[in-house]
Amino acid sequence: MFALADCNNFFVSCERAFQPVLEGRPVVVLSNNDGCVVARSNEAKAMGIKMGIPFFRIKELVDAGKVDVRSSNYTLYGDLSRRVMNILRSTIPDIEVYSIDEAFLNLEGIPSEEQVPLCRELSVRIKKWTGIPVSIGIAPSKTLGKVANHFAKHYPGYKGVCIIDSPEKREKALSLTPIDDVWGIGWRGAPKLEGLGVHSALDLVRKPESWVLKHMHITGVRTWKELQGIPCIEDENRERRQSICTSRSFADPISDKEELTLRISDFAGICAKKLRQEGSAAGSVGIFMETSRFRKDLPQYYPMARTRLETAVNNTPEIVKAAIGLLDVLWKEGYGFKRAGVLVDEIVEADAVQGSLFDSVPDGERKKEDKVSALMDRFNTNGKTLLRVATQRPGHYADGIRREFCSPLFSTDWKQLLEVS
DNA sequence: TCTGGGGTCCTAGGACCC
DNA sequence: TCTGGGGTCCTAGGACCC
Repeated sequence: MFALADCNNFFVSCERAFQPVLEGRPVVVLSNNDGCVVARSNEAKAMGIKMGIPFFRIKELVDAGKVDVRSSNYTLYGDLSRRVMNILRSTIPDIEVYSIDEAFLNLEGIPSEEQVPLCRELSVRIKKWTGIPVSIGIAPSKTLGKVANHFAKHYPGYKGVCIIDSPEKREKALSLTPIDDVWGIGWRGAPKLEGLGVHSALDLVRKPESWVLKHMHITGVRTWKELQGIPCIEDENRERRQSICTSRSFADPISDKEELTLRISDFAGICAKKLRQEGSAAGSVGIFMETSRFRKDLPQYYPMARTRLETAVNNTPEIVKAAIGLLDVLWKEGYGFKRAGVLVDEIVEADAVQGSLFDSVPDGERKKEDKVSALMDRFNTNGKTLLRVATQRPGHYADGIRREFCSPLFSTDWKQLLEVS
């Protein structure tokens, strides 16, 4: 059996953990640049505020004092996430951290009658120790775990934990689950299935496999099997990620090449740092840039490019250099870029890099770049860029991101905590 | 005026091989 | 005049997740 532990309205709950005044109020948390709504309290959901809507559309409600708002504070959320995961891990060692607010727990070996009491205890402890409310769904597959979690979250009678452990419960739950609520069926797939007469998860399960394969391909068949309690979605957690992407939207569009060079250099530097943090190196570097797709009146341009490195590296100078080289290729005058990013690919273990016979960088030179990067990591802490290559910006990584409603770093910065208290 | 960021997997089609 | 068939690998783009 799997248990899916999912924090309720996670970003909002993190804000509430340190600001009890937000309890019981409609609260939303915004994306970077205060762009759109990425988390809502139950009260905000009840008001009909939709996930992902642009902030300016609900600004009136905020100005009228009907909704409280916070800019996203990922340092705070990351720290609380780590604490929640540690509590889960201390009881169930085999966990797959699926996202910042969710983890699958492998309940293998735990007697069936103990599973619900154990998960209830976990949920109570997490709330008590961190302030974060957590719901847990237990089932024989991850997709059914999602279904069970939904019931745990929305029906108070379950006291935060719901289990699907019999064919009867499974059928009942599936009949009550609209097809667009099924994990793996997105906003494009759902209307298509509705058109084919599939309205609930149970409708889908009752179709023959050949029908599912024809209309939904291999991924649909997996979902179909999972809904029957046959697990076939693999653990995505592995030794190392396959790609790392750093991208941002800009508060104002950038139409100056020098300015975009600074930003691309920053993104490349962050990618390189992430690689070093996990002992990885990348064999390929890519960049992309985008004009504002909401401005139909302006010319659009969404180029991307990628280049292979002679050998996998993780030092900042070489990755920045590759990224800037690509910008030279893609750059065109006359566009205002609203977003850009750097992506590193073909990731391998740094200690096991296969050198290239025709490498144009002498080995000693690369050792120097690696040393420089190690120094940068020592100096550039807490998001500050004190030591940088010449094309990077000085200052703080969050500079130039709009965060009008940001809460303090309650759990990681004692000075800010003192100021508040 | 103002619309996020970071991942994974799958597929179709082209390049290339014999 | 007549011009195959079967593979693999790679890439870009789409769909999905949070």
